[in-house]
Amino acid sequence: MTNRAEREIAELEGLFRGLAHRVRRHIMMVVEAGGGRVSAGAIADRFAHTWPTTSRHLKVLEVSGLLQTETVGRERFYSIDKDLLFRVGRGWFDNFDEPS
Amino acid sequence: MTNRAEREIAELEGLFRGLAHRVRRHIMMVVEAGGGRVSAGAIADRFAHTWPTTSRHLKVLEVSGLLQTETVGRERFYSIDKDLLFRVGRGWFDNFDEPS
DNA sequence: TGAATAATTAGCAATAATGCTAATTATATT
DNA sequence: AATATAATTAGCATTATTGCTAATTATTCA
Repeated sequence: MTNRAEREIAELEGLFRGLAHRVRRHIMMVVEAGGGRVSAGAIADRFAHTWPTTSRHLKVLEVSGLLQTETVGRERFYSIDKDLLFRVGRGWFDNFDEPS
Repeated sequence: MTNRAEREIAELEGLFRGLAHRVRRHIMMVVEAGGGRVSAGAIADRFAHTWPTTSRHLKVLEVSGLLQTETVGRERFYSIDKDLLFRVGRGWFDNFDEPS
């Protein structure tokens, strides 16, 4: 198998794992609604979970590639990798014929 | 919350749970490639897993709504619910702004 | 420097998911 | 009726995921 195909499979794997959990889908939307770049604390504030729990969900999304991070001082900002989201995530559905 | 919103959340939940596993995404593509209507046995043949394992994955996809079933004699045919797949699955990505 | 703030990491218990073998159900064939 | 075929269900062990509290790291502020 080509490296390219392997990478695509790994991307798919991470992406769908990331989106598999309700809270993580919600996090994605919180980041989107927050202007595309939101700190960990601002995200954690939106959830009833403890901060460490949200932090781990953020880590899953980061490892999956869906979120990118930038550290500024003691804050960490998360933003969405739109290329991955659309190309790999939404793109997966192109494997299926859409009835007209 | 409206019934409609609740149903949509439940649909999303099932759909992303269904697609979360590599084997189940593969099953979806086997059904698509098989002309849209494939028997449990023909699906199970494509996997190294035992038949009961594939059978359970099929059940998850059926419960999620992604696959519909029709029993004919002692065979069970699975087909894709394209409306759910595209409207709910691909449609979820519409929550995000796509950079141009 | 010392205290406060932002966030992650470590470690644990509870739950969910996966895959197997054995048993079962239901239908078809001889 | 007896056997074969198609498929699911039951039950179990293993692994993965989730959420918590406590501890830790790193940075800023007084």
